[in-house]
Amino acid sequence: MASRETIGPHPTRIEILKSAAAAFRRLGYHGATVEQIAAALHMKKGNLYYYFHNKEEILFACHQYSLERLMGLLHEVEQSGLAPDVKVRRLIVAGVHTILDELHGTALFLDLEALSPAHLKTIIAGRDQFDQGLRRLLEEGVKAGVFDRGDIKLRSFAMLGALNWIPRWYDPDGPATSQEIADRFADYLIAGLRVHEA
Amino acid sequence: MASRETIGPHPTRIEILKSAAAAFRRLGYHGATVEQIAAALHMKKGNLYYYFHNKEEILFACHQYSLERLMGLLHEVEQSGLAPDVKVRRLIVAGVHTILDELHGTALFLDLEALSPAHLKTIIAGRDQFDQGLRRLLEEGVKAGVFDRGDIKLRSFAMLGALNWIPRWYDPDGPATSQEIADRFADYLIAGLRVHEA
DNA sequence: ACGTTAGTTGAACGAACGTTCAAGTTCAAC
DNA sequence: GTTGAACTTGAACGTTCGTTCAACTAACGT
Repeated sequence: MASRETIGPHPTRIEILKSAAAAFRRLGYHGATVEQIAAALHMKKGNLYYYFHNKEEILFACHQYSLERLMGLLHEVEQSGLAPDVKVRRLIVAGVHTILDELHGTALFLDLEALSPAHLKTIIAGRDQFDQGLRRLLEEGVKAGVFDRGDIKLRSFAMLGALNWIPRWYDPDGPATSQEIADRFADYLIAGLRVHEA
Repeated sequence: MASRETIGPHPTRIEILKSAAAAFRRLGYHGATVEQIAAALHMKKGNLYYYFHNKEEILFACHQYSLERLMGLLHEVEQSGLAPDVKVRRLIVAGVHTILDELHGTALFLDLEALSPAHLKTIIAGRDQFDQGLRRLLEEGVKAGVFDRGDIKLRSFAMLGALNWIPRWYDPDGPATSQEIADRFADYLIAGLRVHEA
């Protein structure tokens, strides 16, 4: 007796999240309609309410999914025992791939302001955890002498901004593959961190 | 006989644009209502239609204003005759100040997808011009031997991403002033461009 | 064959919002 | 004081969209 409860997340739920994420990214939360999200899956809009209580819950689930994936990457890197600069490179490269290839650019772009206060609090907290994880890596690099001293917070914001902005210009059919973007971004963002000869 | 035509843009139009920009930034284009934009100015929503044909025209005007300001900075820098790395620093510092202090974080964040096809084309074209201006500065630096060879396009996207993301985390009452952000961002983003000893 | 459960549908609702407009107000010029 | 243009208002309209729900179908164990 394998019930839905024991067997894990409902496959249809995930399909809905994918469709919603794509719609939200293209049109924004308010710009995308429940009907569009459903139509992309050959469903009727009423049907989505069998799987979610309301539109906002769908948005929240999208946010959570993205955050979970990125936090997973962070923990992998943190426990890898690699050198600090290699850790940061791994995180950037894996992060770009996750955002572009798996989340299709929907990572952290979704409207926050449309979330309910409780959900917003949860997502902000998760985002802060990721930020602070990145900062720990940078501090590690500073202590190891490979990264320059300086405001870690602002540099981490700059790095996250560069990454989060990628979906705004990325074209899957364009000249740059996600692999190239990942590598060149890692090159550039890490080069700015390194100690430069006085 | 100073008519509205000869005296320049209507002051009320500008007030509306400011209010709209603030609302769009907080809530997104679809999330912000015409009534809210008007209420912030102690106006009734119907009144806005005396100054603009519709909501989309307001969004377009916001985009245009931001673009004009940033293009102005670009041209100033381009004609300054300074060294390439100093030019880039000037552009970053002035850009951060413009985005935070003058545009109040509304620069390039506004929804593009809500624009009409014709307006969208105009804004995209303007944005491309800015991108290409930045790339010209980078190429100049490469030719002068102060910037590292490498993919200029991707590095310019990384820089613009870092800058455009600032409004997402900036808190006017927070610890970092716009001056500090401008300086530290310039430090970091330019450090990653410089040639590093082989 | 029957019953149960899971999933789907179409129609309807109520609220919110962009837009219109005729009527109203203000005020400077004559 | 009258006129007329600039500007404002409140109410109304038409649409769209999120949400609900009772009825319907499909699949499957017994």
